[in-house]
Amino acid sequence: MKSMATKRLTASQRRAQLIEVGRAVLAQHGYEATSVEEIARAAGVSKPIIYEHFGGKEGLFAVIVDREMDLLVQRVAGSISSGPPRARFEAAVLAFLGYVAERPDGFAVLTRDAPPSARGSGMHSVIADLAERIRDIFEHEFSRLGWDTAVSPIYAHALIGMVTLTGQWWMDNPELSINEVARHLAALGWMGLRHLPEDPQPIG
Amino acid sequence: MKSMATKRLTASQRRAQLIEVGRAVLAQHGYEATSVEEIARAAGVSKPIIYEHFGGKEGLFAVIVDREMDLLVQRVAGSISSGPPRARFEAAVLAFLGYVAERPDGFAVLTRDAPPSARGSGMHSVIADLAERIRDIFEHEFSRLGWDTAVSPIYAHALIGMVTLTGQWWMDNPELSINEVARHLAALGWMGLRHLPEDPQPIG
DNA sequence: CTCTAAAGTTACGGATCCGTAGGTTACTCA
DNA sequence: TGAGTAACCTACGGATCCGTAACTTTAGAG
Repeated sequence: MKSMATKRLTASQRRAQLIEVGRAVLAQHGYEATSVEEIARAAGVSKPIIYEHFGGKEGLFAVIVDREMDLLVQRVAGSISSGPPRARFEAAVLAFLGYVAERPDGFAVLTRDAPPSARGSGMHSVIADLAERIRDIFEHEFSRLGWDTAVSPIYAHALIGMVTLTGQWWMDNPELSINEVARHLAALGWMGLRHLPEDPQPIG
Repeated sequence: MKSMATKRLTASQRRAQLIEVGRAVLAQHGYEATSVEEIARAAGVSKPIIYEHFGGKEGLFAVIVDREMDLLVQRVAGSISSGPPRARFEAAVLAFLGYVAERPDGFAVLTRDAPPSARGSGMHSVIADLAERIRDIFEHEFSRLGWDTAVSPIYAHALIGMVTLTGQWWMDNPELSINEVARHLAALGWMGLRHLPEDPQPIG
């Protein structure tokens, strides 16, 4: 497994390969527990190459996270853009889970811990991004209904957490199809929202 | 802030203090990014003391995680134990968020990454534990209704993810009271479950 | 006051890791 | 074929961290 005499690659080819390999390694061990040399070894290359292309560990990580964030956000944003409300909702859930299914390593990287410096990186930023979009939708809808808009972030985060954790679970238990899981999640979320009382009663 | 000539403590007192201090430090920096010396310094003590009491970094971490897991599980399990279904559901949500509010450091430690060795530690294990209990409830209920029980883990994880991520968000945005957040989450989850169709339709 | 056991400290070995300096190999084009 | 450039490697400095060995200080019992 020592990487048998790999051919010499173009700068951009090597760069692309390092992103692929880096994503896989980082998905498995996380940022802190992954050494630059480990990624280099997995790519059949020596350490300084990574410094040449990305400036260091954080640089490579940043590029990987950025690409995955874009993929996920684009996907969800695209699917949520048109149609009647319920269809948009269901499409968004399916888009999110589709990303999880097709890019498990990317999802794992986004989910795991980010480097200490970049507190804005990693999943936190994706969540913040998605949460903001979804909160906007809720705010609009809530104000249309004359409800309190201060609680809209609750629902935004609740729905994202729902899909995210179920996605993580599905990665370890992929017995059911993504479509089926999405149907159930969409039904749960949609019905919950649809029958929401204007002002939930205190517990007692 | 160099720890002014702290008095000498009893073994058990020191042990208890190290657990407290360790939890705070680990909550802030995470397992990998925290050094034993950092915890020792924060406790006004030298490094070998930690090795004497816990055998090392993993030992201390294990004790902290174990205690927090117990606290959270006990709390949720206790609140879910009796009453009519909806009250049990709401009580469980409130119990979870109550833990988050009262033990933010503990929640942060459970949420963050675990040491590479102990894959069964950290939040994963808490989630697995809670998910199993909740899945059992759903399985029972679904089979009573004659529904497919294979999908019950979806709902278990969806609800846990909902509460967990909203809890994380609330820690950074505690403008609303825990009770209010719990009311909304409980309403969303309950209404979603209550009006769930037997077999969610395909998206289209 | 003294003696002892518990509590705590300094100092270090061994390992790992990041990042870089400086040299080497292999393509390419004239 | 030969030179120049782009790709790549070996080797190392500096820093950090884990865990331990050997030593020192404090508190309390007799």
